[in-house]
Amino acid sequence: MLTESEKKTYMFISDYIKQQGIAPTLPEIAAGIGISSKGVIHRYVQALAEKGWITLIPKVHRGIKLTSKALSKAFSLPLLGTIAAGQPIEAIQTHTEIDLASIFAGEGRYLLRVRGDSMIDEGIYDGDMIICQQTTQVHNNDIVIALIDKQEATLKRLQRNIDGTITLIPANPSYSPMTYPAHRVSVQGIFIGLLRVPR
Amino acid sequence: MLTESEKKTYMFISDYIKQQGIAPTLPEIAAGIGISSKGVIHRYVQALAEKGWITLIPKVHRGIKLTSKALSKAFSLPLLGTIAAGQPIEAIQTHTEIDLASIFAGEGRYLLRVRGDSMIDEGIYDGDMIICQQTTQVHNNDIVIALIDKQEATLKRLQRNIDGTITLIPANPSYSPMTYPAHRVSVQGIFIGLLRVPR
DNA sequence: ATTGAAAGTTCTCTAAAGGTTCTCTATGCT
DNA sequence: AGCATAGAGAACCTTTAGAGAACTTTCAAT
Repeated sequence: MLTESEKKTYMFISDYIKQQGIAPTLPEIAAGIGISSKGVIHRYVQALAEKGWITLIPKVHRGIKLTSKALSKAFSLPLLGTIAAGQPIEAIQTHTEIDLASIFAGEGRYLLRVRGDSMIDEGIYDGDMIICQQTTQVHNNDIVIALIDKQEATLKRLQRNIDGTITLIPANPSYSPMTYPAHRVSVQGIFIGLLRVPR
Repeated sequence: MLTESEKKTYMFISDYIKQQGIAPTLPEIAAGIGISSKGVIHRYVQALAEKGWITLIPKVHRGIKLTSKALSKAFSLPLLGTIAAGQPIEAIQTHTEIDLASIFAGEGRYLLRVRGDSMIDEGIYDGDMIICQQTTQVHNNDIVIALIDKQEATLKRLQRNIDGTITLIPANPSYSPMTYPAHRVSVQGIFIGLLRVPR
């Protein structure tokens, strides 16, 4: 756990290295975060090293290296790279964190478990959970949770037609698109993402 | 059980951490729940720690951490029901909370972006992110991230054969299973789940 | 190879802010 | 009355933040 100043110090060092390709000196860090004493910076840098965020090469000017540990928010996971069959894992050059809070947190987010296979061509399988956002603002071609006649709920791609009707399009050739007058269809939410955790 | 004020305190702390990624100070909590005395907050925070909702690092500023039990409460989404994507059926009202922390949190969890379509019959599509667990303990028939000859990484279902060899089975009829001697295959991690967030 | 400016290291000091420990008061409940 | 819950606030200790002096070391220009 970093203090406010330690975090500022770390972020400055990290940015500096990213831009310049070389670590900053203590006075540079000091100037960068608005401090006049390099002694103070030395203390912060030592603390960062002790906490494992950077490694120091003692006595060497600009002897700061970043460790793999990245600044992560409370709920995030590292995206380490891309895997493609038959190729080495292609490490992502800039270490990326996926902020899970931005995907899952928020008013009106909820999950639904999917039954059936009508969206199978979108890769939405029986048993999957879909992340939904409660909203009335729907764009054409969004995947929506639609309530038909305030009775039947269904997951389909929504298409507004010129004549005011709405067509719900499944992603499975075995099923046919269905067209309804707008007043019979009410959108409960839109599809944000998919979460599948087998077992 | 928590008293009214303890509950308010806890909820403020939990929200604060979720948003800021760092714990609040006692005066901040006090202001947040409309109290002027930090001494009072200290009492509540101690109580929460004793009851196991948070852990405290003594004397450290902002030294409050949510316990894993609390974390899973804070980081969960309601599973509102089941939506049938085939024949339109009504959405169910079984109210369950899905604990996202148990899916995503933990040592050695990371994400990989998938390229290619070799697992398409498992519903793992190009561009999806897979949640992985770094481990060496692999069960037969797990989906694994395997490294072949310490070079090629690939996502396949793993099958141990009686003769000691290992077969990696794709989920796409266009690709064939491949059998290797065990020493050529090293497992980098196992497939925990799938996360897809379009756009 | 020398050398001096810049960088790193080690201190001591100060102040502000956060955490800790009290005591005191009030209110509602049994 | 006795107890649990709530709150105010004073007093005190510790951490965090910062300044800056004094010293040693590195490194690059001469």
